[in-house]
Amino acid sequence: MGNFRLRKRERVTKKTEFQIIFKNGARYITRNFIVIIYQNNQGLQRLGVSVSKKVGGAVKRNRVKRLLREFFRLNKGQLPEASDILFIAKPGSSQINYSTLSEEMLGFFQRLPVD
RNA sequence: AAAGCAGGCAGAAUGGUCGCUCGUUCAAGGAUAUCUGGACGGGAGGAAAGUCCGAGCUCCACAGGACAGAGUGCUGGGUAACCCCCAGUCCCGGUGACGGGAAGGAAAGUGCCACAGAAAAUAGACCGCCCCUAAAGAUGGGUAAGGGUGAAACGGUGAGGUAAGAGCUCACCAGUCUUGAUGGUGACAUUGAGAGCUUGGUAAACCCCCACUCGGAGCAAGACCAAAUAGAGGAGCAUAAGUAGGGUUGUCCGCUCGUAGCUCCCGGGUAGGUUGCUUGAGGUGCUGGGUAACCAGUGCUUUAGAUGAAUGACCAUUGCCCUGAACAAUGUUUUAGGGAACAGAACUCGGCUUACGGUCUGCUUUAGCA
Repeated sequence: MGNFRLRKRERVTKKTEFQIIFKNGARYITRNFIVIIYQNNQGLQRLGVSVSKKVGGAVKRNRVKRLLREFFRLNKGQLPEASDILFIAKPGSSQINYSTLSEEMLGFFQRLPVD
């Protein structure tokens, strides 16, 4: 039985937490995104999203964030456990749709070495 | 039918699966705060945008005045207010529907007027015309009527006048100033009389003039709770010797301060949280007033509140548009593929501006048919 919910505590919301993840996390680059993974000590997976104004206007940025949230919510079983996962959208990612985003990210997480 | 002008309208719908956020309510644990789960209900726009004006609200400042600075600038009305809206006046553009106008002052000062042109503003003679020296040429003088340039050339037309000309004189016209009549709340319109003899444009050029208006910062405003941590202070317990330690010029004496640890209070306000936060100059129907903007009365209605920032993702069906194909053959048909703009609330309103795919209504001009 999959847990497809996404509660508030499964989100990274504090500026200081973002800074810690930026500083200490492991960075990976895919076609449209930069992924930063950082082991946390809270025992759950947490999502952080950063979409700058280079991506587009508010509508485009909202759409990218919503797609990333949707991917995180539906694929928590495929992602590293007990980690903060931060997605940074690169310019040009606003043209993506959900199926290509899902393929890109699933491919990335399957190739990710387990440490 | 084409081209155009003005205005209005809504910004695809329904269902399913998985979610987000707020509210109400139920259940379980717990003394509460709160946490978890279920049910029900609400959940982006016409511009939410740009942040360009005007307000409400909040805090700060504030005797009064002057200067500076900023803004506004035809008239009347509307409004909480406005650089907004409505109605009008005048000017400009368009065949027209209609559109546009920062539309006070250039006879106060300073500045500017490209190119062309002789000359772009108290000046000016390039060609031409006229006069003088016998004639021609040249020089000098007179002349703004004619040519040519320009966006703009120092009033226009006609007559008189003159060496040639010129408001030099006269008539009419235009303009300026003064002054009356009629209509209008008024901008102004229509019209009469007189003077004078004619004055370039630009104030969306100025730290120019005139009249009027104007404190500053903004919800990250402000209010409250409050870990952490710096520490003046207070109380209690423990400690007992005025000890350790500090100050008093380097040292000694003396003098003086002084009770270290623990707990609590006070205090401060960081991280974080709560509030401000959505009922408001609200929307809408009817009636009345008003050309209208809008106002008054009355009934009904309550419609997002996030904060690394919710309002979504995917699928199906139907409708719309485009393209191709088919036919019981040119259409309210069938079928395949594609498309659906601009754009995301962030304290709240009133406007303006900009972006954008449609659709409907009325009107104008042109062409054709009857």
